[in-house]
Amino acid sequence: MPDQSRRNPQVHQAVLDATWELLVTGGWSAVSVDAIAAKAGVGKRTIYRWWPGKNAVALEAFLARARSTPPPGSPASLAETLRAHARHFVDLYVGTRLGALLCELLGAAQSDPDLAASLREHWFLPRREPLRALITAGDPDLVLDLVFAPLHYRLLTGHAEVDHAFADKVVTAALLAHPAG
Amino acid sequence: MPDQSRRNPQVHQAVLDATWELLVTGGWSAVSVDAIAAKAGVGKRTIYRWWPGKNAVALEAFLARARSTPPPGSPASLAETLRAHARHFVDLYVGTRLGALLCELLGAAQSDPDLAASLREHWFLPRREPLRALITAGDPDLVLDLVFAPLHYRLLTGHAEVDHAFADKVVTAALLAHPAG
Amino acid sequence: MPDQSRRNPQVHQAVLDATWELLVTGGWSAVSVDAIAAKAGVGKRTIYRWWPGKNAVALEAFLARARSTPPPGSPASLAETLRAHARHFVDLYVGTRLGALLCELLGAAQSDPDLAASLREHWFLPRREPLRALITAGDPDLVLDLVFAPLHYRLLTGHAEVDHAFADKVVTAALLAHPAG
Amino acid sequence: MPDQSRRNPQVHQAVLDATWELLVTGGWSAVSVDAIAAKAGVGKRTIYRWWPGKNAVALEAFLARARSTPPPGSPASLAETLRAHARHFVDLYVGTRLGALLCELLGAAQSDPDLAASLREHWFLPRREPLRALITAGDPDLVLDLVFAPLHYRLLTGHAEVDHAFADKVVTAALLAHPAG
DNA sequence: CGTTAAGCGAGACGGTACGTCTTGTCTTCGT
DNA sequence: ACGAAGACAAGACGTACCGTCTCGCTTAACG
Repeated sequence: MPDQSRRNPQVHQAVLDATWELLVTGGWSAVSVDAIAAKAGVGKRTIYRWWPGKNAVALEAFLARARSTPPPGSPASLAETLRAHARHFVDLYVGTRLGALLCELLGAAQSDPDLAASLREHWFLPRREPLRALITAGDPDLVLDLVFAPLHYRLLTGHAEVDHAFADKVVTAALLAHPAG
Repeated sequence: MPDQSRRNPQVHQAVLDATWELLVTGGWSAVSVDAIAAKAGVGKRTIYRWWPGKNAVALEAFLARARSTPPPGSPASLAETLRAHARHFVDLYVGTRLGALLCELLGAAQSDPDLAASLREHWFLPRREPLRALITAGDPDLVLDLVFAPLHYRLLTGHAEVDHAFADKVVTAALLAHPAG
Repeated sequence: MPDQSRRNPQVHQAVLDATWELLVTGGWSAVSVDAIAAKAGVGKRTIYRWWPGKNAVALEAFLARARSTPPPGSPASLAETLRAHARHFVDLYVGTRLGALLCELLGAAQSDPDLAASLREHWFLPRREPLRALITAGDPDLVLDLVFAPLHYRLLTGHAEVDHAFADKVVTAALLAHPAG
Repeated sequence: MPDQSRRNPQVHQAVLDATWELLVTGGWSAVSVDAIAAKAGVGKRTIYRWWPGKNAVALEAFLARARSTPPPGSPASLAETLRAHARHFVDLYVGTRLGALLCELLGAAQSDPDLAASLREHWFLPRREPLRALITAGDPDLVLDLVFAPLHYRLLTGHAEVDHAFADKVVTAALLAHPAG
């Protein structure tokens, strides 16, 4: 494993930018290690030195964009907080490149256990944990899944609309399953 | 577009069987049009004549297995029916080849709109519609998603257990969102 | 082998015409059994019933055109006759579809012994024999090759012009090798 | 167009060797880019990077063998030199793999203008030019064709023997067309 | 201050899969 | 029974991408 301290940050960023650019321009199918290297003006070797493959690069490009917009905290009440998060999810991921990329990553993760683990560790868990801490009664994981599963499910399958109204409904329903709700 | 009536049913079946065999043996990554053709003793041209690509073949192989085991109808009560379907989902798809394949297909569908549409049309909708008809009050789609989204979500992300207990919990929670529940 | 008497002459002709048409339109590379069958409105099976393959069809199409223009006999003198034949060769085969086809057939014959034999039997020998009979002294085959080999050679390799002047020169040179010349 | 200096000479040689091996073992019909790549332990892409197709590879394999045996120079007299070259041609190409390959290449060149040009440039012309320079009177091209056309013609059509006696005869005849002969 | 080890751009390489093409056989119909 | 239509097995074609590798060049750390 190479020495992190000698890493060229410009190269790092150029790779992520090129990946994002390719995603925006041509979708997931336009993303290949060759294409990223060419667009970033970088040797393929350099990419494979720092990432295991294009899935990992794409995940990092996704996280960089997703992380830059943290959900607005609202400690007032659990209901308010969940509703804010659910609506925020809708705004960020429905009908956007970011949402499509999330779906693609989740799709790619089905045949790439490392990507699946990274996705859980760096995306799902960090978003669940703060909310989980707010749910003191009942089954926190159940409540969170009742909120976020329907949003992701519709995003992935496209079988129905995902909008603020739907977000509100799933939050309401989830809270019914919460003893304190 | 070739004439369906001239299709050789043995070839049709051999392709689906070979695809399934490859899936069981080596997982999704072992499935390629070349491999299917070789294992089925079939020309690649024949596969491309009847299917647009390997995704479509795999979908049909999946549907053939999934269709052969219809969920047990239980018209007694909505709660009973939903619980039966949810538990049936767990039995069939959690920790099984069929479940892994469903995830792979959903994953592949993220970059293959045709596959996505076929999946909706031939798998999701046929399973939703009968249940939807039973839900006469409130928002049927919401209730169904509250049941099935968490099951699929956990299957896809693997962030938590999916078992009968969880199935029961999501059914119970979903019914709370149902006026008649 | 099927019964020749039951053969449909219209089909026979349609195949030859379609082959020639393809040759004229798109060159040798446009000729395939599928294309011939489609253009002739004929089943592939029918073609394979009466010919061993596309080379044989093309040979017959070639012979039909080549045969329809027999060289003008000139029994006056050997020199006159050879010159007439050589010039006739130039007129018919240099820079024409017929000449290109002859080259293609000779080319294909290098990997198709049956075609090579047919070409010898139905094209080369019938053209040599009448002339051979006129050469009563010396080595008739040598004289004929001294005339026709340079013409074919230049046609095949394209390394120099083939015109009436060249035809005359090779005839003159060949006759020097003829005792009676 | 790739950088010649970065070419791996071992790969270059392995491809030519594999091609020759296939030719010797199974004839021209056994030569395919797939087969060459497999036998040489080389990716197909590598072959297509350096050659336009299998014809070009086969030509180079042919030239490598043909070049390794230059005709013996004999500056004594034109007659001696031509006779030596003609007999040399017979020895090398009549009844040998090399001769069969030359015929195949000439055949393939009929539908491949690039191959035809390469064949002229790298094989026919280099063999003609030195001899051409020796023929100071008359029409050098005519004399050369009177010698080499009959040899090639019989090799291609197989309608008669090609041996030393025939080689001597065509040389004798050709020199009769030479003013200084 | 020079050496040396690494990062890096570039891209050749072996390999796998893709989707298309052609060949020659076989099957299904219609007539 | 012949013929049209075309499905079929086989396999070659030329391309794309993957992940490894080998070149030189630059650049940072260390002697």
